[in-house]
Amino acid sequence: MAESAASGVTTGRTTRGVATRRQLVDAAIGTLKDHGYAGASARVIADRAGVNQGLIFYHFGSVTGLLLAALDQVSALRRERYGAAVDAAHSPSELVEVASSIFREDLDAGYVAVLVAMIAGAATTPGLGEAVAERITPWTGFARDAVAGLLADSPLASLVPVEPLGFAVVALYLGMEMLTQLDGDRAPATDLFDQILRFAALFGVPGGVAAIPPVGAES
Amino acid sequence: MAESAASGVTTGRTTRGVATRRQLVDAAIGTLKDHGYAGASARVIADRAGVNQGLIFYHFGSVTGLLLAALDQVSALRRERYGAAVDAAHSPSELVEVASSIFREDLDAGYVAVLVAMIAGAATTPGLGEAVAERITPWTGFARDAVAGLLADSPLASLVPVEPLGFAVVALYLGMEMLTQLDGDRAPATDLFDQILRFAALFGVPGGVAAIPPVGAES
DNA sequence: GTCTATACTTGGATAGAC
DNA sequence: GTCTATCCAAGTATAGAC
Repeated sequence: MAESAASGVTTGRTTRGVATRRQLVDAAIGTLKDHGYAGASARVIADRAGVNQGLIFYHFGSVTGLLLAALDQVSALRRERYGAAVDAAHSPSELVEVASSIFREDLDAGYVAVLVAMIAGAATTPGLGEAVAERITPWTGFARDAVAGLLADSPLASLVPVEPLGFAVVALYLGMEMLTQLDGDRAPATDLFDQILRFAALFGVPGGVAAIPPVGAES
Repeated sequence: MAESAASGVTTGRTTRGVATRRQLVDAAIGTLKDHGYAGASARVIADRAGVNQGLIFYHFGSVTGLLLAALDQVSALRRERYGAAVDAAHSPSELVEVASSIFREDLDAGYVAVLVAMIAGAATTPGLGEAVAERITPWTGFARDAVAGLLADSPLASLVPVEPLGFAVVALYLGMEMLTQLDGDRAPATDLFDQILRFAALFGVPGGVAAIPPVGAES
């Protein structure tokens, strides 16, 4: 064994390498957020992480490899947050309110900016499109399921296919992020959420969605 | 006077320079479409145009200057097309059908891809955000007016503010373009348009929007 | 396994030729 | 006014040190 087996969680890798990888992933997220795909070069990211730029190629094979790792990190973080938030919402109105506050969070932290930058980068870098598409499919599925839960207690449920709605929700969310980031003005997005909230209130039934037993409930 | 005053439309500029500028703008549009913002370098564009890359800086000051000229060109082309199409649509259903076929056109020609690429590039290049934002404002206004025309004969007109809807339409359109371009699969977008079409049919009144006199009509 | 110094390529911009 | 040859900065990637 080598001398640095102190931390048992490093699975054959040294603690120092783990720290470096984490620093690089965090710096990549920050760089994608602040400077977009075209601004996310090995040198800029490594400077931000405070490490030698060659380490990107050692640890991730290429800049693209690191950027995909950053995207994975963001996806995991947000998946957890969105899932908990949707579970906590018990009516269409609450769901929209939760979506609105999460949208603000995403803007502040730049999470969706990372996704948008990677989609844009897919046009430039061969092979990146497929990799990013794989990572987006879960999101359209998530949105579809959230919409399905919303419609479950409505007569619309049997009339409206939810698959296109999941696609629409993700597309709208991405588009709003792009337009908002462009000039930094959140008012249009905020106003739109307000209107959607008014619309969602029409769906409100006493007790809300929570009153409806979920499909396959066990109690 | 110089010797090359043959063509009167060149306003002090030589016909050769005009041709070069046109070639560069066309090549910039094609490059943005095929390779995105990060792939739109002076050399790549100039090669595509078949001219020396230094000419970009002479004629447009910088790569960014050329890309903005390309965006202006695309905006002008599409403005004409969209305007004519919306004028020709006489019912909500027709409007959605027209939007659907225009969306396909945009995908084929890469017009919206240019816009998406420039918005993405705004995150990278200082000052570009404002310039692109200026060029997008007309589109949200256009979408807002189209939606207003759609609602003009409906009781919803006084209930739903159209400003957020214009924003939503543009955001949704951009998001759909991004997602569709990512994996080249048009089915989700097509399905969504089909659903919107079904929804729009609910708005249909005999005679359609065309039967309603526009605000401030003179006849 | 981890990291640094170095090699080589591509990109933006301009001085000066025509 | 138009264009080309050239300069230097920034980019990716790797050979070899530790």
